Amino acid sequence: MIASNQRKESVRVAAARPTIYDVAQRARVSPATVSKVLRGVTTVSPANAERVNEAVQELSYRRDALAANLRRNRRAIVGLIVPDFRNPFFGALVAEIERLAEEQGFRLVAVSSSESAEKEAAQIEALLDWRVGGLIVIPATGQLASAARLRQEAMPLVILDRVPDRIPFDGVGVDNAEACAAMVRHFHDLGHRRLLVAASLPRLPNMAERLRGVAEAAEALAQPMDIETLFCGAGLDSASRTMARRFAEAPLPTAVFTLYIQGTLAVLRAIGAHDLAIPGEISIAGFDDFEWMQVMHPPVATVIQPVAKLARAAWEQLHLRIDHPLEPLVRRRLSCRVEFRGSIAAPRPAHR
Amino acid sequence: MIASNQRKESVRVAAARPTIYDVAQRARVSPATVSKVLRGVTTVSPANAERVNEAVQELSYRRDALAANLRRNRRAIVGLIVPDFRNPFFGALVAEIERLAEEQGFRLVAVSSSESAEKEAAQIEALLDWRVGGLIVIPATGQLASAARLRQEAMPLVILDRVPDRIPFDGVGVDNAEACAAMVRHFHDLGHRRLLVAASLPRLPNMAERLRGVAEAAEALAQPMDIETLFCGAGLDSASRTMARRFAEAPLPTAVFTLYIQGTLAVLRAIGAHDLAIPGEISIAGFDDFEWMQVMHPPVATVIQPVAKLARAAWEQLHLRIDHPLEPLVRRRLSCRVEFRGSIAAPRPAHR
DNA sequence: AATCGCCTGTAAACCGATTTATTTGACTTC
DNA sequence: GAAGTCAAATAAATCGGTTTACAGGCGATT
Repeated sequence: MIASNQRKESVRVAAARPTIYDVAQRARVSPATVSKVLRGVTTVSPANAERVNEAVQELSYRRDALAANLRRNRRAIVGLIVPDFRNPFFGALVAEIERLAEEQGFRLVAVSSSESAEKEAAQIEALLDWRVGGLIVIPATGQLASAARLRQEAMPLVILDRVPDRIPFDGVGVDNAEACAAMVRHFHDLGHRRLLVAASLPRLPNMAERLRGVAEAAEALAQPMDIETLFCGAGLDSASRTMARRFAEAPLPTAVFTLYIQGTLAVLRAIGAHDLAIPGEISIAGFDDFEWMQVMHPPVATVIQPVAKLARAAWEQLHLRIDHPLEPLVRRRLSCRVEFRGSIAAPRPAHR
Repeated sequence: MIASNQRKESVRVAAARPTIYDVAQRARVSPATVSKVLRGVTTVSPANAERVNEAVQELSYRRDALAANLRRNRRAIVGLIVPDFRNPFFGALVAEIERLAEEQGFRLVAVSSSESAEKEAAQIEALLDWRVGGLIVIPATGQLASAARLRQEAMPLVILDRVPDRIPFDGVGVDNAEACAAMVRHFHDLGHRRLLVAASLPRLPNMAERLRGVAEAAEALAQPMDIETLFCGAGLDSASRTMARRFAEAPLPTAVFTLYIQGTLAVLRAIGAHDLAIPGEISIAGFDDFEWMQVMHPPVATVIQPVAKLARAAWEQLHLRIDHPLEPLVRRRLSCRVEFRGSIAAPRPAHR
């Protein structure tokens, strides 16, 4: 009946998984018909479809997800490259995108670049080897070194969070400039005139945007404000060192706005070391909302990125791009919520 | 020359990736020889190996990782199931295991169970569909519902972190009881006589062990100690509610030992709400080391799990199990470092 | 009744590698 | 010089599905 590819039942061990050939045999149809039923192709008689479904049940057959995609040159896998799994902001993105991808029958393979461009390139190569159907990348640097390679492979790709200005891929991020501007205006309106802004690295697009937002807001303020920008590096160690050095000098700012999590941790450490009162002697605000910020005493004001919406926007854009490779590029910017908490207050008159 | 499986060059588009057939043709050898060279099999003449490597270079050929594993029924993929990507403790485990697996030529597919046994079972089924070569699971509950299914598939599996007592799989975790006992003794020796211990759910094996460590230490103390155990649930919301309820009642403990991160956050929130001084009015200690704990003022004492060592132990055990399915089961317990920080002090005399 | 088109169903090719079984050829040995 | 040995090379089968191309059956149209 079934000539080629036929299994020799004699050598099958009990534990081996059934294949479509087993299902076909049991349902007394051809493997091609089984395949059709499994893929939901309608050109199958109801009677046959029924028998196939029964056989699937009885054998508790499950399709080999990889073999099923072998013949097309793109698999139902999407890759996600994050800079660091230990950052809960990225963790939340991973969790959310995984959920969404799964709903559409895609498997998410999340890998990390460890904030290194070389590792990122290697991960991209590895994912290309797995013939992923698409990629979501939070670039380690502003430039995405493998851009040319990815275009050559015509790989559907969405850049998330750190979206460079000119790059021929879809991008999803937040309105960094707007959020930071709002925070600066708030400091100004409370009477702060000396603000320290801590960024990680100027080459990260989102950092650049946040700094731009700070600068633009500063120019439009009613009263002039002295804004000092400090680049503290990506890691907590370097951020702590840089911040400690700054806090050893006078004059101290009346407020600090840290544009990334390690900066926020570093400034808290420095403030602790100098035994300054928050917000009495110094006000602080951070970026991204972590649970511990709300249990601090006082709670730390921050810019809250809409994580779930970011994840959804990135996934939907990728899904669209996979189905329609030739549509024009899309840039999406979601807006943040700026939450003013107890860590911000008017500066003491003495400090004015 | 090559009869079956031969590509028709005419229909090849430029962007398509080269296959071993392309490499074979260019190197003027058979695809089987190319395969041998790629896998490092030595029964190839140096001259041929050289030509194959050249051809690989010239075509910039990369092997299809999935197709390469198609013929064996286990792929060079290992799955990792974590309860929650947003917890940096799990995030660090993911990052570390990914790195180790990659070194050995395995791809890690990390997925989350969202702390739900049903989701966990579904994820396990999905990973089985991908014919993963092995699994590392941090179970959502104490029981690992799919245990029978996994044994039936003879799936190499290592249980990590939350290791049940009797389960027929390898297990890697920390010495929870010992670490907790040390912390309890420390509280005792400082003079604390009323300790609140906050756990998430009694059914989690690691929680049970931690509680057992607390109880055993308590019995062996020189002076009797009043130990109150509070189950606060897994999420931050439920933990906060339960903790707030407890703090509304007298008498308050002189010290709190929280056995999981959400508990620590919850107790910090409750202490903030009641405006208690740490460690003046109440001492606290937590479990797991997060960066923010050290920048708190005072820094939060905690039990530090050796994350990197845990990851390495789990990976090495899995790798071993993949190669030797029949070796006897292994249980590994790594010891924690108990770090006494500024959040612990002797209780005020009035509270004694 | 013959022709046409449509709908089902299936054999066989295919995806890109690995693996088995066989062939080839160089080199010994008698 | 024939037979035997061994290593290297390769044709073909294989993994588990999808897809193509075609065959057969049926009803509608002429």
